[in-house]
Amino acid sequence: MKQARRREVIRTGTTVEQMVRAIADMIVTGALLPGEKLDEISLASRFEVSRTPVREALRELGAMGLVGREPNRSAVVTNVTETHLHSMFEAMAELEGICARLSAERMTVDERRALELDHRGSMRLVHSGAEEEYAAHNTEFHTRLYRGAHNDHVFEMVTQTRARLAPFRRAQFRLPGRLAKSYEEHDQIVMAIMRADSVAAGQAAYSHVAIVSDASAVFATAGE
Amino acid sequence: MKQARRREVIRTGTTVEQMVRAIADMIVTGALLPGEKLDEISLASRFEVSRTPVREALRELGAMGLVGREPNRSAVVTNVTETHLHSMFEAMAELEGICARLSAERMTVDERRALELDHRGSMRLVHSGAEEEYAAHNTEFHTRLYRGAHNDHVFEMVTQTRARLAPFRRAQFRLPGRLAKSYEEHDQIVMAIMRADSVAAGQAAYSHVAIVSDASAVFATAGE
DNA sequence: GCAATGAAAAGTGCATACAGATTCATCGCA
DNA sequence: TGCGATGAATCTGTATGCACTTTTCATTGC
Repeated sequence: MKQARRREVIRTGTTVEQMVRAIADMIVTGALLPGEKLDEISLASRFEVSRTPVREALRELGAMGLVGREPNRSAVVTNVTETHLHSMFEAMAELEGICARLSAERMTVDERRALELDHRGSMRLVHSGAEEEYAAHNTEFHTRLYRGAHNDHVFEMVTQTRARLAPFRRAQFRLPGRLAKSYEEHDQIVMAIMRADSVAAGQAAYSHVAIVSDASAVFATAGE
Repeated sequence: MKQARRREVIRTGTTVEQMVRAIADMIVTGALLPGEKLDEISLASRFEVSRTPVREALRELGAMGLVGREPNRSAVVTNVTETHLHSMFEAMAELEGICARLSAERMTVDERRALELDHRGSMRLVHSGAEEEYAAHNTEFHTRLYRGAHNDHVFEMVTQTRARLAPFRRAQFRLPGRLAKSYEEHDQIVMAIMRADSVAAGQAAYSHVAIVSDASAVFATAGE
């Protein structure tokens, strides 16, 4: 089987998963425009597969909200306008705020310790300017917050939202000085959580995301 | 002449949609137990369809979080335990709080007026004890709050969460005196929104859902 | 010239078929 | 007896085919 250029993402094994990612990327990057029809036959030939996996991918994209579906109609690209993007970042900030607030109230002693340790350890990455590594740490850090809220459904929502925003945030740590800023903001959150100050933790997390949102908006528009 | 037929609500037409609902119901009602394997062939024969629509339904259920999926593995029913259910109600309360808070800040004059009018009108239903009608009004009322937040992504999340909780809330208005209580709570929310008091609106909405959660928990456990 | 009509083209929904992966029981061997 | 290998049974992943629905476009009637 030939998979020449289809490997660009990650080897997720199943064809459908690859297509979901590929099409999702095309939508968020603007390669597919809002309102555009996605007929199964064209997609099938474009990806060199049959219609069956295409249909499953479209159904998943529909569940993700990236395409609209109606019976006996072609799937159409959902309008991921600037305002919608903004609404996702705002929602993300709210969710992060909730997670941080609940984390401040509910994290176990072990979770708090692990969070602080991980956070302190990241200072080294800031100093050495290791963007890639810091990005990985950043993901880990936020995941700890999501877990610390001890609420499965909130975890789901925030994880999914983050996934949908991922394409828009890729380059954020390339901005000069963003690493150090990020560390400082994390510091605010960690300290609030350590002293179980839920209000402060929530607010710190909220503005942390709001700042990232602004930073990413630069790239989103610049990328066009 | 553009006022053609509208069959969106009841007639879901497509087999897959029906199966998604049916299986989702079986999961939340406990007819399918957490961890249970859902092999496509059995489901296909059970619903008297081929495997193709079954697969699409499973994929959608996977996206909804009701079943877990891994490549070359049977789908398994996600653990919708009591604690998970609680987490969904808690998340719902947070989301409603956000919506009410943002509504207090952002609703247009028209939206505020419509909300208040609709709310006042529901008093009649409380007095006559029309449970069914009040339930319909209740849905409308909350939808107004979700819309009033003017945030598409929050709207999506709260709508989806409400949909997933729907099976657990069906009988809530049968509880004696719940109608009047609900009206009172709505009143708190509406008044706060009318005077643009975002904090009060958020808190009122949060506790409103928390109360519904308690009321529904009675039925959830009683139904077993 | 324009709207109504209807038939062909195009597309979706579902069924069936087949290839590859996984599971499980059986057998051989130490 | 215990343990690992092996092959069949079972199931998932994908391709293909057919029926039905929607859309398009040309034709006809006014």
